[in-house]
Amino acid sequence: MDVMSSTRQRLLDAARDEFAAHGIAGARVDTIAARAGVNKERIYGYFGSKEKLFDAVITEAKAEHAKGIGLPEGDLAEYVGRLYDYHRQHPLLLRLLLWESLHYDDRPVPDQDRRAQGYDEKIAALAHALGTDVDRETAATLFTLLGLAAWPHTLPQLAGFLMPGDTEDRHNALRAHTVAFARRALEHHP
Amino acid sequence: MDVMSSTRQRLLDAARDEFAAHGIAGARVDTIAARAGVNKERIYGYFGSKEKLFDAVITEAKAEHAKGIGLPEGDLAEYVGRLYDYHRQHPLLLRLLLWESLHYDDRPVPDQDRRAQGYDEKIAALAHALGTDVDRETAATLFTLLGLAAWPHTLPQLAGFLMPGDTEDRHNALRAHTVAFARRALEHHP
DNA sequence: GGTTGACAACCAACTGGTTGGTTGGTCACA
DNA sequence: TGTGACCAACCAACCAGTTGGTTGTCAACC
Repeated sequence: MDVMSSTRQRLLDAARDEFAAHGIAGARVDTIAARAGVNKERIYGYFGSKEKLFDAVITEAKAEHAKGIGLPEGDLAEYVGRLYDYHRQHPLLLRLLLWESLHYDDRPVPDQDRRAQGYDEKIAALAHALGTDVDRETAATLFTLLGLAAWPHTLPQLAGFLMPGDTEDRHNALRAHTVAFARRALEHHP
Repeated sequence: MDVMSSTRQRLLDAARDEFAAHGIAGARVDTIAARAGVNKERIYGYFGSKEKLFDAVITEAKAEHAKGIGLPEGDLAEYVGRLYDYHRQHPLLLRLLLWESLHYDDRPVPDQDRRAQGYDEKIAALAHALGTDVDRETAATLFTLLGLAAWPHTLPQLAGFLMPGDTEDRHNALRAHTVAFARRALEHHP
């Protein structure tokens, strides 16, 4: 338990766990308040609604994510490996993104502009590393690399089913396979 | 509206839409019954519970999916393209899989054995097309190819954000990019 | 220094609409 | 007459959000 953190931050922490576990519809505001050790009314005082609390959680998680992994530069295949490791060590972020994606479907997510910031920089760095222009093709490449790294954590049951056995072994194998796959595609980039 | 279909089947159809749209926790059994045009009690008579109805929906959707797209043979990059098109034309399946994956987290999904059937065949076909053995590496390759095709439909908002503009154009570009990416990785397979 | 008032953080208790699931019975048909 | 499909009405638990009030803090004022 956090010895000294603000009520607001404890709500955010508790909400992250609850939303990552059960999604927007499945999360219970009473549970969040109880786990934060504060009264439920504080959620509405600080955030306004369950859904706005979710948005605040996502925004925070994405900011941490952007800080946690750097830009795509140098060995791009290893960048994919770093992304893979990040998702392995911080599984909540991807779960939050998936809940959000399913929830908003093809409607734009709130806060889109503010969450944009990091990506221009990433596309530019990737274009530099590839020796290409900053164009749609490079954006598509970035998107695909993000997907390669995230996919094994997106449908882990399917992975566990196609590659039975110990979870740790499977992850090691999948990481190596994913990095090698990305390397082959990137090395022969036109 | 289906002019002649059994009550059970109409419940399954209505449930597929509802679950794909809102997930297990977000779906409403009253809505499902109303859209099927039957009494809610029928859900419990036929399926037993909301969650068992969800399982029935998923099982049916996966069976259709397996039938709808063939085996990975011939041009494997085009197999990825076919998968991409399938997800574009039948977006409900992937949404159902994602809801299920998030719901069961790392617990095994029910019915695992019965849903297994198709995959052995797919791995064997892929091994044959690649000229490799039926081993974990081939399973990992299949898993990655499935992911490449599914990823743009998994986080469509991120795609729309990285590649702004018309949805149709973006899909055409992403499909071509994904197929080309897969081709480069597969052509230089060790 | 002590009193007062304003304000923000917080909480226990409440509310009323919603929800998954059940019950008792009608109807058609064998 | 018995049986299975079906339904209207019901129910108790649940849930997001609200309300009225308590407490602690801090500054203004005498």
